[in-house]
Amino acid sequence: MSEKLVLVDGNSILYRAFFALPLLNNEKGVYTNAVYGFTTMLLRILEEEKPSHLLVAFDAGKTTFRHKTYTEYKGGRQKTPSELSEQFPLVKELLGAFDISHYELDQYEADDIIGTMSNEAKQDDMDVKVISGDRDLLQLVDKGVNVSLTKKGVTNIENYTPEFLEEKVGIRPDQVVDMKALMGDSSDNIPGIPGVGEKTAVKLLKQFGTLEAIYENLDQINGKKLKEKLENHKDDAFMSKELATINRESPIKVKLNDITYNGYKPQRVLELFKELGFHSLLNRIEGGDYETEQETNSLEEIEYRLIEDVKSDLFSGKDALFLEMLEEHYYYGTVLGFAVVNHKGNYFIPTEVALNSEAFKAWAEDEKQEKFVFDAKRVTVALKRQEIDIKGISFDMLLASYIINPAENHHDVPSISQRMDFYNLSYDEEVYGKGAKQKVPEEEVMSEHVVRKANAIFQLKDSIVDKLKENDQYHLYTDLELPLAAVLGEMEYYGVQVDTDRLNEMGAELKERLNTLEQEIYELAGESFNINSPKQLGHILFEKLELPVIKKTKTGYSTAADVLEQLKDKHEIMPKILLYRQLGKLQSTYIEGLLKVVDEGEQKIHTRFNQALTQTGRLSSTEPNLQNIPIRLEEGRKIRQAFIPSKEDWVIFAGDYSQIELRVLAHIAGDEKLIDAFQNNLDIHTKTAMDVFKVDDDKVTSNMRRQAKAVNFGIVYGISDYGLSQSLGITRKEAKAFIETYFESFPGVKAYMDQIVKEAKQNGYVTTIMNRRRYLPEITSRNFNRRSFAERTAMNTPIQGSAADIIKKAMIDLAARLEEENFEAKLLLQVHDELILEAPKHEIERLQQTLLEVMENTVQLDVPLKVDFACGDTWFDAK
DNA sequence: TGCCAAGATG
DNA sequence: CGACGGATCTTGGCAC
Repeated sequence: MSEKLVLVDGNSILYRAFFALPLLNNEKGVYTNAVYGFTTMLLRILEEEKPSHLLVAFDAGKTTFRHKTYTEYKGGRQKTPSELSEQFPLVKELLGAFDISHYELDQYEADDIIGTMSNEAKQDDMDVKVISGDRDLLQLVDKGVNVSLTKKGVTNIENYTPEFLEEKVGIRPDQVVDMKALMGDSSDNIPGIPGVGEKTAVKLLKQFGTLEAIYENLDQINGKKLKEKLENHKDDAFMSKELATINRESPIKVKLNDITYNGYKPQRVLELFKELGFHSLLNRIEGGDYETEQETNSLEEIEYRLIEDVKSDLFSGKDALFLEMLEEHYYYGTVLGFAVVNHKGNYFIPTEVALNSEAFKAWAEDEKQEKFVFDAKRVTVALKRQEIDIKGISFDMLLASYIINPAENHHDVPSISQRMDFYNLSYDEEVYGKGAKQKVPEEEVMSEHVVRKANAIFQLKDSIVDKLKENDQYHLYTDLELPLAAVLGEMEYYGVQVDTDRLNEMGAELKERLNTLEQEIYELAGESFNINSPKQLGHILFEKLELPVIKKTKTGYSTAADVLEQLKDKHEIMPKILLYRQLGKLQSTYIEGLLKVVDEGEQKIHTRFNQALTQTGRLSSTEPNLQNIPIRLEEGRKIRQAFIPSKEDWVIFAGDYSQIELRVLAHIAGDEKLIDAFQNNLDIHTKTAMDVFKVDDDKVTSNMRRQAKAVNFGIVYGISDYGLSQSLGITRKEAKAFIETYFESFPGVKAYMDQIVKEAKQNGYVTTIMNRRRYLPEITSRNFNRRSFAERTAMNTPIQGSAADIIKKAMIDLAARLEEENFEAKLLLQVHDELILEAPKHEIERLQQTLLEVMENTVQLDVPLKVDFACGDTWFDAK
């Protein structure tokens, strides 16, 4: 069996990983993104290469023998960021756990160690593979020596053999150093010949072979300038060559025998992974699953009583309650049981016991008895289904966790607990399995797990509340999100009536039109194919019909609507495809999709609002998403005809905030012109156009208004100049100029944008008017993309988030008013800036008044809030 | 099962 | 120098 040596350029891979991955940190706040990237790369090598010998080489210290040649070597390089340098010890720890050797040598770089080892191995006829992100290493490529360079990220690599190098770059491995001598390398501060880039270098080397040969034949060079430059920088070129050449005879002390690789002990690796928080990598380690089960069994014991008959003295007035249900959809799911934990003890109450108990119901409905739960809305809706109207929920671990940091991806009891340094429980996945394998284990295992979750809530409640208070977010939590959960729960439980006949009717009509279109498209294409497959469609359009390729995706031709739109006049088939797409979307997502989730009995849809997901504080809606029902195109808008009142002589009611985000912007930026515009109730897009184009209002063309609208849209949604250029079909430069003119016109907005970015850099987060927070660790990133994104987020989140705060408060206020004033009207949906209700006709006038009053006055800003209102027989008609 | 491209909304 | 694409949800296709 042939032996294989893998040599890893440790520094290079770590740098790559650090800049490729977002700044992750584990629960102790230690940055781990580079180590994480390094680990995924390492696992991949072990799996794919199965090396018999393995060494990771690192650079040593600041100076190398190259500095004697050139003191400026690697000069001007930015200092390694501390977020990265603190990860080096972790990597060495990681290598220790994997039993992998690493090596560094004073005065030498990782390259030299790798070059030397690779030479030795070559003499022993071993296969060698070098892993790095540094193109210099390509000089080592040879028969039996492959060099893999990271392309994008860390695990995406490109493998160079001598043939591939020739094909890709056009040079032999031994010419790599000559090339660098000519081109130089700004990152290593190697001068090279100014003005010579890759193309010229390759051309020269193809012609002459080596740097030396080039200088021997200078007279043959065509191009006076080039020749001059070569002559003037001869010394630089030769010095550069020397610097770029890897030393293949470094005085290293390791021998091949020292770096044989015999695998690792899973136990050690698993332990370290857990410590680092690499949970997603656990299952890639042999025995990873087994180990996690082990952990389940090794939890500290917990005692609890199985309740067979609920007595009211079980409760204490301050009880943690956990309702267990595996299904995501709590409106339809099965309740597996309840756990109650209080200062008296821990209890598990089986579903039937609880639901058949008067004492349980009485306790649940008693507002004075405080309950600490996880996901108040889930509990509320699931119990409503059982005719229990739970009251007195004073703590919701889910909402609290979301408020503390919406960026956390895992807001479940075990994850939250872990972040609070509380470990005495397992993950749901460990107890129930996941995916198709998910199942309910034996009763005792399940009940103990549920008790542990209630216990975690009970134990952690106080410190979580402290944390909220510390961040001045207790009001947001207790006066906004918690009461909102009850309002949303009521809305979800109540549901929206759907006219399924209407949907079926539309579906039948669509089906026919789609069939006809399909046939026509096949006819024009000359063959039948799957129009829904971008791959097949791309083949037909761009290969068979030879239409011009406008945009590509990673996997092939782009067939997105904006691309097809540009080809509309190029071929008869295009309008048909566009229409097919449009109607197909309506059919699959809105007709079929909605019909699938209509409750058979009552013909209602019960969407679920996710209250703890978005980074800005907005809600989202699932199964189905009722926040993206079509409206822009007439054809799609008709879907709304299927949303109807649930009772006769009732109507659908809609109230929407007009320009709430821009009003919020005017308020928080304190921009006088913007405030003035809203106080005078001007058309804001026209007003923007007037200011940006410097014309009177009667001179604003519809095109100017359209462009101004796009700029306003951009401000609200935080898009970049690139984004604006895309939406307006102009160049990035023009878009940038646009934005600048906008800022000149609204200096208050400009000042706010500058100030909020500064604030974000200082604090590490931004806040909304109700003190919702969003952390922006990447605001100090050295990566342009990351930093820019964070900056736009800093500007945008207070705007969008404050608007979200406002409508949430309006919902709570409105629900209270409806109840106090004995309205029959019911809230149905929230779509970011509008509220949808249903109401009996006789309430219309009174409701209109109340709705406007509540929505417009729920907060007082420096500009008025304006609400538009409409009602009709269906959602479609409420326009 | 999981990812991608596409398209719907504010 | 230029880099750079708002969020969330659902669908169908397709590779694994």
